[in-house]
Amino acid sequence: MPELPEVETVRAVLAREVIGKKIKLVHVTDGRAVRRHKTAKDFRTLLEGRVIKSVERLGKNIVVGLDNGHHLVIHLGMTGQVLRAKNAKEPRPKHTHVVLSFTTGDELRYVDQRTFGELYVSVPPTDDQGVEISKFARLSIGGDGLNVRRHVPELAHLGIDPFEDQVGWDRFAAVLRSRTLGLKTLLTDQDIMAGLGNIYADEILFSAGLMYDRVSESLSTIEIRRLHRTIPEVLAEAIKHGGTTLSDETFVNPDGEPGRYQELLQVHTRDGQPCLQCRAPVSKVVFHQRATYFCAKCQG
DNA sequence: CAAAATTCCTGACTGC
DNA sequence: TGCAGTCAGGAATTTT
Repeated sequence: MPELPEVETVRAVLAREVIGKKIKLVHVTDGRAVRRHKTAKDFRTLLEGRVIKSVERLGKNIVVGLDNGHHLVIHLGMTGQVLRAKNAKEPRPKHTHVVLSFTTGDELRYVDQRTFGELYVSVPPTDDQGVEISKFARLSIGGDGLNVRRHVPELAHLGIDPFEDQVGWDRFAAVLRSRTLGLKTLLTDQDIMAGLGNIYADEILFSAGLMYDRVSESLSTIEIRRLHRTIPEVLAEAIKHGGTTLSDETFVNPDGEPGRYQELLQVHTRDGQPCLQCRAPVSKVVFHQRATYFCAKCQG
């Protein structure tokens, strides 16, 4: 379930640990993790010998900038982990699908129990002179000057990233009013908002005092401004606490450390327990095939 | 065209 | 103890 705060937690560790390192060898032990490439060898060839120049994030994607202008994109799916290893002798965990070995002797392992996640190398499109063609998608929604969106066409479809895009409440209001979706469906649609998933949609809607099935176009200006303000507030708090590790313990950062935000969750996974604001029991329903937690009193 | 449903996957858990 | 059935959900794909 890694969402924006968990992905950002991983990104921050990687930015600290792998920038400047040169990829010596790539091992693909499960081709499904690199399924966008025709063969695993294509993926390996694009990475071996490259030096890592940057580690960015857009929505739930980790975007690793390489010294030739290409980008390694990592999406963790449901159960993906990026784990550091001091050397090749450290035993590889079960479900290790990809290993990047650096010339410094250490490794990054991509581990993913359910294989919903993936890695791929994005090659910027060029015109017939070999000049890179910039792609500006969704200028009407996204911010401007966003490097990743411009250079990685595979990610150009993503909607507003709450931290990467500078979108004011009025522009946010225009997005909400252009749709007739339930709020939770809208918040978790990556083409509209990039980075939110089931946990933080529930938490944000609770903090904003809004019901999950409110139709987006029905919100008042006050409600829209409250929601707009709440999104980065909740996410920033979760990032500060290293993300959320639920009882399945699948989320850990590259150093193997779990998050701490699960102790601060207001409604998610708390069904039957008293609401921390009004003491009424927290409710759970299935909404669009997804478990949804809420306080009927505080969000009514 | 938008919105809803289906599909992929593995391990934990439930009930018999 | 085993085993079939159910659940978890991000996002691409298919159906309505």
